[in-house]
Amino acid sequence: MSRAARRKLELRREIIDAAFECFAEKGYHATGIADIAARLGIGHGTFYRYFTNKRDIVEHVITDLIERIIGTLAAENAPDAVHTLEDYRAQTVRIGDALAQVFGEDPRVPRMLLLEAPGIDKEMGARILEFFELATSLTATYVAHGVQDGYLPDDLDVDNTARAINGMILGSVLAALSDPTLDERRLRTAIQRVMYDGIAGRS
Amino acid sequence: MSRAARRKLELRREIIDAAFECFAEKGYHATGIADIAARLGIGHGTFYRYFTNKRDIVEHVITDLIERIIGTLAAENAPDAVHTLEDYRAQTVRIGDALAQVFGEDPRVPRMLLLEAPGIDKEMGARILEFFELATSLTATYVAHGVQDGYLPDDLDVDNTARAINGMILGSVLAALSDPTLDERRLRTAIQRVMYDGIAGRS
Amino acid sequence: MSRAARRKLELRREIIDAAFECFAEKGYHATGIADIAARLGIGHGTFYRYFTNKRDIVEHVITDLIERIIGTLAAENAPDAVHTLEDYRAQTVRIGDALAQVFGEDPRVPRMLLLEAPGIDKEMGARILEFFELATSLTATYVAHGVQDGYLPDDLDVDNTARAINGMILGSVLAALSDPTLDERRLRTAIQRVMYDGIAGRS
Amino acid sequence: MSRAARRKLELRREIIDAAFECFAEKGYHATGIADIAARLGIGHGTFYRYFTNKRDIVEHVITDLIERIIGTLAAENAPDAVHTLEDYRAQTVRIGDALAQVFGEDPRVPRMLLLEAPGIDKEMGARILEFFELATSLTATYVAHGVQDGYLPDDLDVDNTARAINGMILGSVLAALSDPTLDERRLRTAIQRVMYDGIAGRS
DNA sequence: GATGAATGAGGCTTCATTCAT
DNA sequence: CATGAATGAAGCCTCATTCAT
Repeated sequence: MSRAARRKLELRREIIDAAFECFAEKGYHATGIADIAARLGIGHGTFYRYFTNKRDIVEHVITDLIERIIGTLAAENAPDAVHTLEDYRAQTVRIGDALAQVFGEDPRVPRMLLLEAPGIDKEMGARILEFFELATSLTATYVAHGVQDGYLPDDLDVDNTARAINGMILGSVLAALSDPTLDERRLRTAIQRVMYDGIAGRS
Repeated sequence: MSRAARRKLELRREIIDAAFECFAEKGYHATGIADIAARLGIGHGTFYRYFTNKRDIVEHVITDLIERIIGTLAAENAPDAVHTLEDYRAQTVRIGDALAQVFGEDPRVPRMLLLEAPGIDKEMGARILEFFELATSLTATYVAHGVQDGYLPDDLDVDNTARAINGMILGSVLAALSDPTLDERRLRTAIQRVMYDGIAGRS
Repeated sequence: MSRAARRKLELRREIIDAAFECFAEKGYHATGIADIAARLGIGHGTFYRYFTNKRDIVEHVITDLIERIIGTLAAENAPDAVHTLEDYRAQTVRIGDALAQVFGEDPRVPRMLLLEAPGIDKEMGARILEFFELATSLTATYVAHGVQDGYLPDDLDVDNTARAINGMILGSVLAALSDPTLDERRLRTAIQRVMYDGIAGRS
Repeated sequence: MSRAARRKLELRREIIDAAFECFAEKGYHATGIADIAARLGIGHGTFYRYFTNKRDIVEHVITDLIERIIGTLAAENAPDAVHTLEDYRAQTVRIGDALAQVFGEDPRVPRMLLLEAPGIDKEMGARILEFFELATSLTATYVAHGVQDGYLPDDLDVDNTARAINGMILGSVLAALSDPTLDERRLRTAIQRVMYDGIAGRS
């Protein structure tokens, strides 16, 4: 790959990042192409050499975020890597840590994904919902494996249980967004207790 | 109250409703004051006799929705009305039914509240997060009462458990939004099973 | 005249006065019909029962002001009442006093006439210029009489001298508007000295 | 300076000129940004690349006019260049000629400055009054110098005499505006006669 | 006769996008 | 290739005026 081509890719990357920052900080509609270009010190005409549209760039921003999150989840874990409830629980903790990493490190990530993106337009709203569904089906894979492997009850409603679990995760992300001083570790612990013992059971 | 004053209040109500419909269907930014006025067959100047702003009307739309939801929850239930786990569980079902009613009856309600509103601007985003917090603290009241009354374990992390529960509710609302054909009853059942038995229990 | 008819005339008068106050204080374009009505505590629909137009009312306001000024000048003086330079000079002082009265008593009068009115539209600008011309021709009558009676030199350029005199009056009104603390008496004295001795002559 | 930068300055200049023409011909309030742009054959969006506001452009138009006038006056004359009444009188004539040049060449200049500008808003009204004061203090400098040099009487009320003189100038400008066919030379002669002999002198 | 609710023309301003340099 | 000047569609909002009550 030529030097020029590499530079081009690099700038493309920088534009996506700058756009993400602008959108997350000022909101999609309040951000102008000029703002994004200004943040990089490039002319705003240049922007259009890399992206066709304002809509185009936000698409890439979101795609990027989603891929990064899915990647994080897929990286360290696999549904079929565990075979006992004990191991599963440990895996749950690891996944929770990974998610906390992604969402907690930079609050602009959940802000963009959960607050800004859904309202951009119908299509983007649908994409975010699809992302939730994807996450749910990912979770469902784990649950289904547990049922199949026998360490989870076989009358468990796999999909809906996955929805419940993902809801708790979503809730924790939003709670952290509401209150940045929140003790996330305790929240994660509480979620896991609900997951494994229900609210009424002994810890 | 004079006839004119009544008519005025009525039109005000109609504008709020029309605005809600427009915002939920086309999105806040894609909706013009003219769209709202056209839906009612009134001049767009008339709109400004009732609301000062586009921002003003969406504020009222959201306030209205939130009040309706809070009202629904407050209407039928009370944290201190139950004294056994069995009763609590029944109460949970009732609250779940009420919520399903509010959110399920008209999908534009959750769409507006969860997808459109947060991205309108920073302030509105904050309002929605506050609404989540309010819902959480409402749930926490129930959980706390259970702990105090002894039918829930006294080492339960009340606030965070409430966050987990509310997350599951939020997740179910979003799931219903994603897939309108979803069997919500089964989802609610699954959530309650997680709540009371955890994912691993009651095999 | 019936009681109702009298009341009607009275309200008409009040509307003109209120309009004058609004226009002079906020400016013609910044004043709404609603402002005028509000100042009187009447409905703004009522306004249109007395005047056909926003333009109509300002026409009346200006006409009123001009008539008042012309009236003041005409009241106490007459060109042919004096026959010596000494008497003429005294008459000049009286006229100056009368003008100072009209313009000085309420600064909104010159503000309306000199600052607001000319910019309302072409026609009103023309009216104000005509008013200046009228004032000039009035002054010219005095000067002409002085020439005819022999107490002013017969090679005096009557019209242009009248223009010069009126210019000084106009200047003094504007000076007073600029600086309300200005000692107008001294200014009037200075003007009369220029009038009678020129700037180089002995006082 | 690059070619583009020069073109930019040029267009800026053209916009100011076009705005001046529009404001002077149709009036400030009756002129839309679209009118100004149309006169130049540019898009109205372009206007906003050069000026932030309708208010902004009129500010520049007025500043321009005032600076041009002040410049003209300052260019050819100096208070301390003369030392006899005779010379002073000649200087007066020169200044009068210069003013006649500025105001007489294009009647839109006095129309804009005296009729349109004062009514734009309070602030602009104040600016015009300040301009009169500035002109007065300029005149006062000349008069004061005459007193100091001894060719004008030392009991002359310098400031107020300057006001009187400026009033005559203002009056002559307005007279020329009223009646374009007016013989300005005769008017100027009449003003100078008043200035140096008073109305009664030199019979 | 008085009222004020309704109206919509009209004007300002923004900003995504294009394109000549 | 990068730039930023130019553009005009689009949308918000005001307010003079009308007219039914």
